[in-house]
Amino acid sequence: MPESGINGIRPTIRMVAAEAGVSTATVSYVLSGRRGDGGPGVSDVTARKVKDAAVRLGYQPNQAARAIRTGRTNTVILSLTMLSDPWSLAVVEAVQLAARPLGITPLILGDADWAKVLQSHTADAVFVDAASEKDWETLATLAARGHKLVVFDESLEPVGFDVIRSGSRPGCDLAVRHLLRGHRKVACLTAVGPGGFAASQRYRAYTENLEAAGVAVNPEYVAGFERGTAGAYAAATQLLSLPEPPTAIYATSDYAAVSAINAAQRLGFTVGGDIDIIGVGNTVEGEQMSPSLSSVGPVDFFDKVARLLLERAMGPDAGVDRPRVLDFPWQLFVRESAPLRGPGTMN
Amino acid sequence: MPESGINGIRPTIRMVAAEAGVSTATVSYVLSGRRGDGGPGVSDVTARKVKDAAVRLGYQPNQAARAIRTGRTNTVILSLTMLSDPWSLAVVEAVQLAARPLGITPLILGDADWAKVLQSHTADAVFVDAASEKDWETLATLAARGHKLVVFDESLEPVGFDVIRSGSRPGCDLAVRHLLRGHRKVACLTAVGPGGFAASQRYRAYTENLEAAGVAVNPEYVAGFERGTAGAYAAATQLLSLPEPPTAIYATSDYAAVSAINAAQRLGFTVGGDIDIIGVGNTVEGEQMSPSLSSVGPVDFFDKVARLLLERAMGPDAGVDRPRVLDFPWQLFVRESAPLRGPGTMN
DNA sequence: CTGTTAGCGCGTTCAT
DNA sequence: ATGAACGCGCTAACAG
Repeated sequence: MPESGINGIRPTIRMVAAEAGVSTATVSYVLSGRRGDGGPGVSDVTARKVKDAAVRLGYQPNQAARAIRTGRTNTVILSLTMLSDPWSLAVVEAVQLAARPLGITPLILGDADWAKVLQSHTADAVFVDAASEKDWETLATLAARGHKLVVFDESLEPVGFDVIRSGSRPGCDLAVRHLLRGHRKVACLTAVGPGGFAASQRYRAYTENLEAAGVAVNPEYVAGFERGTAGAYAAATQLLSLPEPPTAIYATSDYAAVSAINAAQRLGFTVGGDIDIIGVGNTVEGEQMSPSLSSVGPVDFFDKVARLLLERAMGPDAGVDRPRVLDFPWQLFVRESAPLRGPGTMN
Repeated sequence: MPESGINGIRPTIRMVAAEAGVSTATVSYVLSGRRGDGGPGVSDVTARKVKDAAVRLGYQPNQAARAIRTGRTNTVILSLTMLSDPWSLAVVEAVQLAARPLGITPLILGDADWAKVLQSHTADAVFVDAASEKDWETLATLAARGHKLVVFDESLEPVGFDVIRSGSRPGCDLAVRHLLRGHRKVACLTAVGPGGFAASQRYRAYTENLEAAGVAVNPEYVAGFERGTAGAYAAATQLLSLPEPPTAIYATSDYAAVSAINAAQRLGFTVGGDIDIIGVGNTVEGEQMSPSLSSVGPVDFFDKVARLLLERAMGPDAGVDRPRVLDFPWQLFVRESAPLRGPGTMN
């Protein structure tokens, strides 16, 4: 007999049945609120007895046992690689808000090993950010196994799982062109992953729009950084300390832009005056800071993500029949850090 | 038959047994690596057959079913109220690092409803931050039910669960006294909870040490704020915009201190020169920023927390027999934002 | 209409 | 190396 401690301590449905003087079936029907619907009716008197007994013993159904029968865990998993990113926190918040009234608990998986965890652990639906091409097969396999996945990726093709695309590329175009209206000395501040940043769509929006506008890309104005906020701050400082500093900075994420604003202010620049800074993602943090951050981002993104995830979680247990692709139109949010400028205002 | 989809799709131990031509018991022994130890011996040939079959079918044991028998989920839960706080992220990181080699998955609970979730969901151990007096009974009940809890709280008494105390008070004393060596115009920047901040030990370290040093507490120098980083930034800005601004700021958390540094720099102050700023918590973020943040904090905190949590998770299933109290000595970390000063340097 | 019996669905584990 | 029981909660089918 394993864990006699728990056994001796945690009340089971059988104990409740004994305490109430009824069968376990009756207890199950009463406590899962399913009497009348499909199952047999239970008199109010009996229901009372059962509920009282349950309270007296402090009974709570064992979710693991329930899951084995029903296939539901009342749980969704959020696999988030950059927990510190405001973007991740926004996802968490939106999902929590939507999940609570449904009795569903969002659990966050902090590292990126969703592939391993999902092999054995089970949730009613799973949100995966930062998937990439190479994960395609893994995702397809998991989906075929009955996992309901909602994957955030710009280019993945859905196969038994849903894909959410932020459509960031046109949005980034908006951001760069916004700066190009009034500037020619436009710098780019971007995070470098393991594979460099040349391939990133967010970076290419920079080079391609500059070229399209007849502005040569100055290598000195391209600042890649690693290691989060600190790195972004350092890279921005370096940009602004150039003999001929840029008059505008296109940051490929809001958090990089925030760091750039801090760096600029520290160096005595007036953001939105001497220097314009724009971000990507349109996070609340950027919106609330001072000066408020101009940015581009999808509209109503997080709520819709949460809605889709929970719809899947509550939906039929059979695999996702018609996988969906959610594509978000991006919009330019002009705020203080990079106001609207006429052509030739600065250069 | 519920969820025929999953049933039809996800291979079970019985399918593996059939495929390998052995019994489910044998499969179980082989795949859980328990042959020889307690379980019966299984020949290498059979073991091979089983493993091959498992791979062929892509079998993965169902954790829910396993949990129902063994009482273990190979999971720990981290209940963290302030997900955006660097402190929380440090906890996550330390636990992830320690858990991975043990085959344990840390799951993060983002909102504060651990009480509800733990009623039904089960984990091998649970870390709870931001508990308070009023949670004492809930915690004790959960512990009595067999939950293994590690609770972070300054004053809670352990009853069947472990308590981690950061012993922040003496640390805060160090911080305030550090500033008082060279300053008399010392301000306090602190978050206000629902119950105000007067009761907070971190705040009282401010008032009491000022009084002890014969410095009157100037109400104008006490800045409470709400709503995270943005609020801290605003409150710090207000402090520094006073007709007679303070020459030093004691922030009751590192993230407030970071905001204060940003605000000060924006206003043209030289941090560590015109104005000294010290934080509480000694986070990596503060250490890595520029100027580096002076702070006070416990030594080796996160690793030890992770160690205790996982020790409990791996430990016997019977409730925690001898609950432990982990008390961390705090230390002063003098860095650039508030260097060591002799008496009377500034006032 | 009310309640129970019996058996399901897992992986684990003890006798055989 | 195995059959069968076990732990849990759920639920179809049956009995009163």
